Amino acid sequence: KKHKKGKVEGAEKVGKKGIKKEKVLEEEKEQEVEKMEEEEEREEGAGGEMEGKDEVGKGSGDGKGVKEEEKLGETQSTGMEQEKEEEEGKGDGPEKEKKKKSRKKKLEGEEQEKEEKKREEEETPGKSRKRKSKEGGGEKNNKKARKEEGKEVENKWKWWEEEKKEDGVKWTQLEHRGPYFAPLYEPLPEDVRFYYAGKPLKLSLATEEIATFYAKMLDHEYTTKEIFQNNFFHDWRKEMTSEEQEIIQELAKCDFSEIHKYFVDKSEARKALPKEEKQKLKEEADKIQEEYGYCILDGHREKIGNFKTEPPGLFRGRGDHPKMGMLKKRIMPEDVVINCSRDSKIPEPPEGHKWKEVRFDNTVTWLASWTENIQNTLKYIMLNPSSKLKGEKDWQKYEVARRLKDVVHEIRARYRADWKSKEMKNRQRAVALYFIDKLALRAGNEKEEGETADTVGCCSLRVEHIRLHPRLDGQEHVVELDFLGKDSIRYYNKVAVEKQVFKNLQLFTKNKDPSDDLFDRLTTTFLNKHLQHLMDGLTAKVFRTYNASITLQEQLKALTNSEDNVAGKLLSYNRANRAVAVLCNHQRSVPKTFAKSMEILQTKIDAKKKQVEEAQQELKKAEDELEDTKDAKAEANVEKKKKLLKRLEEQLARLNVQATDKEENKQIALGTSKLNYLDPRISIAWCKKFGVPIEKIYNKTQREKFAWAIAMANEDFEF
DNA sequence: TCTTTGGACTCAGAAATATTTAG
DNA sequence: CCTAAATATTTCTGAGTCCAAAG
Repeated sequence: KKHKKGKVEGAEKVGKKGIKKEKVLEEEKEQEVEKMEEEEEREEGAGGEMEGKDEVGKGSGDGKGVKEEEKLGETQSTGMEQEKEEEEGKGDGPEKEKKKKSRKKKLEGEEQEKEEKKREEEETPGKSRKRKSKEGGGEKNNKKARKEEGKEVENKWKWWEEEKKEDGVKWTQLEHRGPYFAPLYEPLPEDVRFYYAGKPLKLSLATEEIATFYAKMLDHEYTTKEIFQNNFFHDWRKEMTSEEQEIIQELAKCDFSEIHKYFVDKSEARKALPKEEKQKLKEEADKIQEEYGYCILDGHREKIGNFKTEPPGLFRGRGDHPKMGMLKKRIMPEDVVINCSRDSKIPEPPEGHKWKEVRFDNTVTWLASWTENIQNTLKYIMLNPSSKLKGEKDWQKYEVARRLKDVVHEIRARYRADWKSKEMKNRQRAVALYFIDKLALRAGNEKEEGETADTVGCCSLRVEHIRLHPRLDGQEHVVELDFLGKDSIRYYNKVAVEKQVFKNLQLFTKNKDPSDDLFDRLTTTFLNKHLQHLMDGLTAKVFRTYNASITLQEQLKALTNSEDNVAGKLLSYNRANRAVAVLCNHQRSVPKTFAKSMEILQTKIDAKKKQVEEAQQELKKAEDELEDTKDAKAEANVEKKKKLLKRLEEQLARLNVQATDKEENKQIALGTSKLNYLDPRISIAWCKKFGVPIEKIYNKTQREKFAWAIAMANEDFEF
């Protein structure tokens, strides 16, 4: 079923003949390899090779990969140990003192945040303050809330200061309430009707529910797609009564518009609800969150990431997904496996129901799981990123990436050498690894054909995804890559590669169809096995983490100007972040209101410019007057005007920065790299070094996720 | 022994919702 | 000061990676 590599696929399709054919091909290839080698030797003799001079990254001008030369002197200890060393390196005394110190730091941090807020209030007089007073009696509540928040911070579990558990065991105590189930279907009011072939038709409850799923999506592009419509209609009909099946034969004759309107109106009504009603709704939600949103893990209360089961609906695949529109069934307690500790209070299934299973597996981190009916895969309820279990793993991930830093040069030398390997397999591996390293491509596992959208990563690239240009725009050996990656996001890049890589690619594409695998002898398993052998814990994805983080560090170093004000520094940070997002190809659709809001911003800038000019003139006038009169009043006036001018100029500068940032950010999503690829300690060290409050970089949620890093990184941290 | 399948976890952008800012 | 629009944050769940057990 899987999209097999060329060899196997051939065998499957044409049987023995195919295998024979393959073998011939293989021999041919081997011969070619040898031929190429001869050529290469000749060229090398002529001194035409670029050996050694072309470090990865240089050619592309993306500035990564080259700079962190020869850090081999650093300790080779394991990550965690290294961390400890760093902590101790700060000159902290015994354990207790260390703890005290970090708590103190926390407090300082909070104060800083308050300061921050104050400053902001001053900058924009009366705005945020007003909001607060508007809440009237809320003032007290507000204070209380803040106090509580502070207390919570105090109580936060500093798991990074504790000993690590033995390998494989994830917890000793786990207690929770089980998932919160999606609300049951509420039938439509009598006056909201479905029409078939122009006539109203009363649907059975189950049929009606599924109809609402489609109706709700009516103004979404999905419902215009044929696959979506077909899948939906097929699944819908399966759930109909036989009478309904008899009548409802064509989707085109179905009229969901009244149902659609009902839901649109409903959501608008909800939006227009009076304040108190909204407040009540929110309180109810908070209560559920409070009850189901947390668990106890090893004596600590930890937030759960997704404590609700996914409601039924229509499957929304990304890109050209063959299963889009299929019915996603309602999850019942009978589908759910509960995982908790033996001695804990085992969660109660909803009235009249039973769990599928209750197990006590402390080698996994999930609290509950069920099998989803579209792809027949497991879904889990797991902890929030702020939890120990996630945080520790995250930390570990960055430590692995840091270890790669120590050996990456050897690895690069190795794969460069392998570009000339006699074995086709190894050659392909070496070229693929080069792409993974230089372009930060994903590994590219094989996928089941017809089960998912047709997307690829490095190892699954096909011949049709690359074009080879011996010369292009004044550059030699240019590879043009164009393919759909994860989430069907297009990757498009023209990149100059080394001659040897280019020649190999020519070899790999020779005598192949466009739809054949570029790396037909390569699988991610084979690649990762090799990587594991080069460094403990090394896999393809580590390169993405490593290159992302090292790029951030280098870009920050290159772009930050300590003379800049905070806004200017933040622009630099965003640019560094952006460089990483570009490298990782993290994209977003251009916001709908982008052009408009850009225009508005420009108008504002123009207006501000005018104000600045006026202020300049007024200042001059005031100075002239002072010249004449030389009295104290005139002098005060000059001072006043000076101040005004300065303020306006600052405001203008800020607007300009904002505009630049916005334009550059148009199509780029910064969030993913920030949350998943950039070692937070780099950012925190940068903040400390340049006096930028951490809150400017990380919002509350992000600070919770990276609490470990905030606690342990000082300004000297080096990735 | 090798491949396939199942399982568990990270990472991904869109959509929903909350908050802030502008008019 | 109020409302609406813009922006920031949070939620949601699909889509990958990688490992190990099963076949």
